[in-house]
Amino acid sequence: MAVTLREVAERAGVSRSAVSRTFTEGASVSAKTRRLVEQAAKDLGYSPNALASSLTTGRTKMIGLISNNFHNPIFLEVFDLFTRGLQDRGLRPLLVNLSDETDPENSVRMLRQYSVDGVIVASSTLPLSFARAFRDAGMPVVHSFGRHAASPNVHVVGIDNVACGRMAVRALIERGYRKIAFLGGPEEATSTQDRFTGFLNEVRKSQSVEASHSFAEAYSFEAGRAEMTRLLAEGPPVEAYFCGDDVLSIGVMSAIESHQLRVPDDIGLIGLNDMEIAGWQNIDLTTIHQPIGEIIKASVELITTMLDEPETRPEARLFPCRIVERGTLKPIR
Amino acid sequence: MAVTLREVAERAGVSRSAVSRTFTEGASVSAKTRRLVEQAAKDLGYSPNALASSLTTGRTKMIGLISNNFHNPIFLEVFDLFTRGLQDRGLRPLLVNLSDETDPENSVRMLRQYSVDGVIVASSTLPLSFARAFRDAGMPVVHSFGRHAASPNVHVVGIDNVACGRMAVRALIERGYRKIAFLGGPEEATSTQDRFTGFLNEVRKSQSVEASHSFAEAYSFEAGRAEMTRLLAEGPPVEAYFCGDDVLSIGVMSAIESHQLRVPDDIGLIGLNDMEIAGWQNIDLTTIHQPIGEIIKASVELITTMLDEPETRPEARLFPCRIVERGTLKPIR
DNA sequence: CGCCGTTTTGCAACCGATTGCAAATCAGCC
DNA sequence: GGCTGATTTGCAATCGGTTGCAAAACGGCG
Repeated sequence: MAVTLREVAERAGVSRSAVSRTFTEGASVSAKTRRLVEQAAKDLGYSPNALASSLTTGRTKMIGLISNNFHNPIFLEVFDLFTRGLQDRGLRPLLVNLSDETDPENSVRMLRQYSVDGVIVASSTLPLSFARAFRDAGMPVVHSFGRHAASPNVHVVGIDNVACGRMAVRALIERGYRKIAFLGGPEEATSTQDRFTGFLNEVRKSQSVEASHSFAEAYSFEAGRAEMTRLLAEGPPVEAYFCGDDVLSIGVMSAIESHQLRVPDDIGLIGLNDMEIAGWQNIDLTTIHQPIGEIIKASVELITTMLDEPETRPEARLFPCRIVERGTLKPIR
Repeated sequence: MAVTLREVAERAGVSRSAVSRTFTEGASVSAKTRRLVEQAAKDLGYSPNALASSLTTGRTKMIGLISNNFHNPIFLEVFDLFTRGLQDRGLRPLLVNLSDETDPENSVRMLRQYSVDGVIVASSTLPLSFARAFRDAGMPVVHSFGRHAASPNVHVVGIDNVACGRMAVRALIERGYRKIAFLGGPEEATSTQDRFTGFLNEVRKSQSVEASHSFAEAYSFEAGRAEMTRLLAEGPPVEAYFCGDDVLSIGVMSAIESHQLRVPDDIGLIGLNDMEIAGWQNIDLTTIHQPIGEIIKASVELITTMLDEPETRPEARLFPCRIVERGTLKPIR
């Protein structure tokens, strides 16, 4: 079915090496043979088999794109940007869905079998053991949306979740809220833990603030709604909630409204992510913007440099977040 | 870095063929050598290189997963289900983002280079020329969410959009609406065209109904909001709108609310897809449910059977849709 | 024209596997 | 133990490319 190197060589009347060389950057071919080969290749509709060449070159130009996050709408944008970013550099994403995988070894084996050149782990909820396992298997790894660490063992790109936690508290205080709460995502997610840490740090700085906290079971609408419903049943709500994520916030918002209370008049709400939906006029969620475009740009950049220099020492690139003022908090006094 | 067949063979004290055979289903190996090989493989942490073997077997077990739809939240679920479905059958999705690609030839070349075993085109807006180009290049193709045709030239899995158009009109009539409109997605999308066809068919059946139509520029919130804003500026709205898609509907809904009108009291709204967000209590969109789980299951099934019998004749599998009653239409009288 | 230094070329080995074929081994039976 | 037929094994070719190396061709110069 497919046209091979050999056929092109025969038609062009040159050796197979000559053909191979015309298709490899910077190889030594005369203008004449190049012309000959290109003509023959065009006639036959030839394009080199990337996998066959990977055998000798050791590069497949495939990158494992790994995630377990197929429910948060923001990840659609993440996949969009990643696939484009990789494609623009001639790389191909091999998508791996780790939603119900618990053993890193399985994934390692699979990625080995397909000899990907590198791995991007795009998740804030996947255990660190995955990224580490890939690195230990000798693959270049970038963990996007991962946890910041003083001396990370793989490249990490993301935001400073602790700083975000602090930022949220300051935003609430500035707007006059004094009884506030952290309503986080799953307690075992590092992003939740870090945001909570920042939240607590900042709360402790001011005596006048009264803080409480709880956790939803997932970063999802239903989990947010369920948790807020539970809180409302338990007793009177606080003045404002910092939610672990936008989609969680919207679930919380819906629980509040179902309870005949109003946002922001009765309860203030601030989310995190600034996903597209947060800006929809009928949602209009005040939130902390996470610069996913930059995060992904940096991730792709890091993975490509690692392809050339696999031994670069792991670094953490964190991008600043900012508050996006919308309609779920009262204005600054 | 990676362990190869040869090393395992040496350690086990057998030939390379023996090793290869222990890892291929149904090959002839004695229990003794199998034990030997398996032990050696385990010691060395060997797993066969899928790409190398693809050279001789002609199968990579990679499937091109192709889409240009990275903005509609429903596609996150689509990717989730596809990746799982493929993984469960030992296939690997190579994700291709065609968002700003217009020439099928580029994609064909790329998929050829990576010798994917088959291609799933997951899009309702991609021109038919893409699926056809892949087929002409000799790859098994399934077009999911594609257009129904009497004699399709590739497998098509999806819904009957014409029937959906009719269903929407009947739903509106049943609920007492008489002045209705179709507010479609991009006019060049086959899904839009078919839904509109169905809409018109059904409208023509009853004299008492007065219908109009217009098209948004994309299946997106902003496009829906913009189009509805334009309509409201132009003159009085009709009683109810059938929107081409849920996210479009939500944009429309927000425009209506921004105009101090209420849904469903002033204007009725019915969408299509039944994406998760449509069920959120603060959206609560009445819509036509598209069974994407079944569509994807059938798509994966079709592509796997095509791997064994590439010559099966193209068929169209269409799944029935149903109306999901929520809060944006008045109840049946 | 002959010499010398560069470029270009083809040969052949190799990347990591699979597989047809013939030789070797095994099991069963007399 | 020797014969026969069935299993198992290894050899070697192959899949579609790349690449080091030596030979061939080229270009410039005296």
